[in-house]
Amino acid sequence: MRGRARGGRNDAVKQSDEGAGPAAPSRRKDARRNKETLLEAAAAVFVTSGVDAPVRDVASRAGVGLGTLYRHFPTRADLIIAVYRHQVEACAEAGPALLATAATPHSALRQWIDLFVDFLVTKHGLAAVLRSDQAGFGALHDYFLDRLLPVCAELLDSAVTAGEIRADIDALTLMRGVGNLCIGAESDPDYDARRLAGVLVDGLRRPG
Amino acid sequence: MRGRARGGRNDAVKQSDEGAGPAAPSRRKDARRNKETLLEAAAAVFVTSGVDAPVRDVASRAGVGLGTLYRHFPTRADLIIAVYRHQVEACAEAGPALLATAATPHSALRQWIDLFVDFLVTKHGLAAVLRSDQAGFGALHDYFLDRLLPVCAELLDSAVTAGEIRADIDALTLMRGVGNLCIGAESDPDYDARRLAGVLVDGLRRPG
Amino acid sequence: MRGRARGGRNDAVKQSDEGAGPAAPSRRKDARRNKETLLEAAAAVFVTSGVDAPVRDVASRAGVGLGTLYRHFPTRADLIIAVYRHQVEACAEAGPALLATAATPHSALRQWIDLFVDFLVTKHGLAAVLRSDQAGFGALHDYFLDRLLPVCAELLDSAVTAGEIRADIDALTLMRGVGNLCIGAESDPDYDARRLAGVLVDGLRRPG
Amino acid sequence: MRGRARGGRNDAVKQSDEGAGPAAPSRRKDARRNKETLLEAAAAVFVTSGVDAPVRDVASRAGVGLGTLYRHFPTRADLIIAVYRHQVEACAEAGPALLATAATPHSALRQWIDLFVDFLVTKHGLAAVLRSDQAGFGALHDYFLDRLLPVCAELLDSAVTAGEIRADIDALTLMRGVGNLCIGAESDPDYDARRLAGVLVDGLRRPG
DNA sequence: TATGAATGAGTGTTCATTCAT
DNA sequence: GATGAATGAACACTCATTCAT
Repeated sequence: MRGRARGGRNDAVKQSDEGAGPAAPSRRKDARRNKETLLEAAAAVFVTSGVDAPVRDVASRAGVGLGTLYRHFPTRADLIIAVYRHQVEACAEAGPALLATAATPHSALRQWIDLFVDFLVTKHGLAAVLRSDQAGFGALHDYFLDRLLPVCAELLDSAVTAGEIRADIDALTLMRGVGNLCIGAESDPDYDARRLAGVLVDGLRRPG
Repeated sequence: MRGRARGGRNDAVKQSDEGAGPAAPSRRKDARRNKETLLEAAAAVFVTSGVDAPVRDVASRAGVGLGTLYRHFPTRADLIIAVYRHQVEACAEAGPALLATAATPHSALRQWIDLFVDFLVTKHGLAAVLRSDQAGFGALHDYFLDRLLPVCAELLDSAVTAGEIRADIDALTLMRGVGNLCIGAESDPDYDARRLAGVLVDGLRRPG
Repeated sequence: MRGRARGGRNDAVKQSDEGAGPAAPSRRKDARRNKETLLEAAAAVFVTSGVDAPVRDVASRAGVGLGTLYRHFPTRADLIIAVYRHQVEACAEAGPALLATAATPHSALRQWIDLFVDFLVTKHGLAAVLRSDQAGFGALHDYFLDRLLPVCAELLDSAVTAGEIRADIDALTLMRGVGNLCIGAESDPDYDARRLAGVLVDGLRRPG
Repeated sequence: MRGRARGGRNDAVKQSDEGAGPAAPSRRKDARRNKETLLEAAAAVFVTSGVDAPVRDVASRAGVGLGTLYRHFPTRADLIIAVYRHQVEACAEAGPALLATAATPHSALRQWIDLFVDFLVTKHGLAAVLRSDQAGFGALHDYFLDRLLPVCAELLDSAVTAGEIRADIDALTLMRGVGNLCIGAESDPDYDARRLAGVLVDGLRRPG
């Protein structure tokens, strides 16, 4: 982590113009254009250098000024959120769907965790960001939790209710655990985060 | 500012000799004293700021010059190793002991992992250092692996041989997984790394 | 400490554009201003402490931040080049001119070497930088050679062709020799680098 | 150059126990032994890393403490002097001999300069040390001058008296010029310091 | 007398963030 | 609104020199 954050500002992040509601997209065409360019650039840079890449690299790749980047994304977390919003959204939506189609709630949970792992692992360094002590990433942390925690909780609850798994692991702990398991996975082919996550979910099963 | 650090909770770091054999402890009393002071200071700083704390902080807290620190511990990894050597050693030695006393190999593994988790969780930021891509921590990484990997492997093998657990998770993957699970645990009381590690080990059990 | 350096004797460094063509001078007035200030400060510091002076001194004297200096001149060599570009340029252009006006090629060479010596001697420590084994000065070394070597070579060739001088000294050797002769000349009034260089060029004459 | 010298102390260096007179060799056998060991170590280190090598390297190679080195050679210059005293001596003695045997004084001078160049070039970095502005090398500078300058002056004078060469270059200037010509020669096979020095001496010849 | 531990100023370099233009 | 120049704290690391042991 670079973590020289000298003043986090973890605003709410619900009001973006991208997600569900069309919450006031910028009136200026060029501004909207810039935002998209930035998102593409950030995505590219994140692939190459991870989500900890210097912000300047992103601005530079997008061909816009640093100030512009900061205007659109006051925080690195805001940028990461925006870049991965769609995929997070898809992951969130997959929860209920899996619950409806899978053989059992535990199976649904397992498949959903796979999705989650895939998402994290393919995003260089993103997993590390679920760590709570990370300064300046509050917004990102909140966003992840707000969106995915309920989904995970529902899957978990269903499995508990079905008597498939133990009840003493809450969704937050599970998600953070899986998140942690994914750290460093992208850079080491010998480390199989997905399998480990599977083992972890297996471990939730009732002993009996 | 120059006062000798009285060290908040630095137990068990008094003797600085190598693991086996009294490999040439410094002949000079003051040097030995300084090394101890540094170890205490480092332990204290690590508790406060994690193992990534600036080396200067450690030197400063120990009341010695930067050069002195570098003399005794050319690398940050060397410092960390020295600080935690005893505990790592204890953890390593506990492996065979548990194997001998526990009801089953899997039980031994479970208890050993608990030990390992406790060690990592109480050391602010140390867990993160098991990540392989961390530059400049080669010595530390190697030390951990050299010392603990065989222990873990033995426990794992025993459990596999006993038919208790699946065979497709190797010791390195397991250790890295557990290590990852511990990241950030010390700063968040709601995140129960120990329990998660337990779940993970449970997940190793044969499905049947 | 923060006051704008008023620059003791820094003439002729006002325009910072590339050699040929007005290669994109910064659009921002303050940036341009800063670059000039840095050039003046660097020139002043070079006079005082030589071209090996800490970069921090230059930034400090210019009253700008370290980052600003690094932005404009990523390498110390870049800074030196910028400071002396004009004079190097003048020296380079003088070669053909002298060849056209001097009585003989050897005379032209001699006068050109005088120019070269004057340039080096007035720049504290610059001569030492022609040494090839100097790490990190590649850019500077290349610049000098790219610009002045062909000029020297032409003068040399002309004199050889005219039968005035021996042919076994190549331009690079001569330039490095003269460069070396100039080392330390600025700080010792009793050491006459110019005269020595003259003797050297005299020594090139055909024995006959 | 390293040049962090924070307190030069250019004492006289005549009184060493090595040179001509047996000026009070140390009474203690082990001390004498240490001095020799240090000389050998220094010679070896100088070949490898040049005369600017960290003093600690020399002490370490000699297997003695730093303090011992400092006791015997309070200054780096003292060490260099001691290491090369014999060869300097030989060079000094060669002057009159050459004058007696060579065809002409100029020829003697030329041969002597060859000797001098050979000495400097084979000593990694030693040539650079003749520069006058080098802090902390006063003793070395003085020694060289005291011993070799008269020799060079005599050769020069003889040639002047014989009408062979111009009279406006004094011995000091010539020696420093040759010394400078040798800088960097050992590390670049393409740079022929010896030939250049020959050209320089040739250039001293009377124009007529 | 020998040792080598300790000192700490000095240097290059990076980057998040602000704000004048 | 957009730009990107400027800031400067932060950090690791080196080594000449001193002096307690």
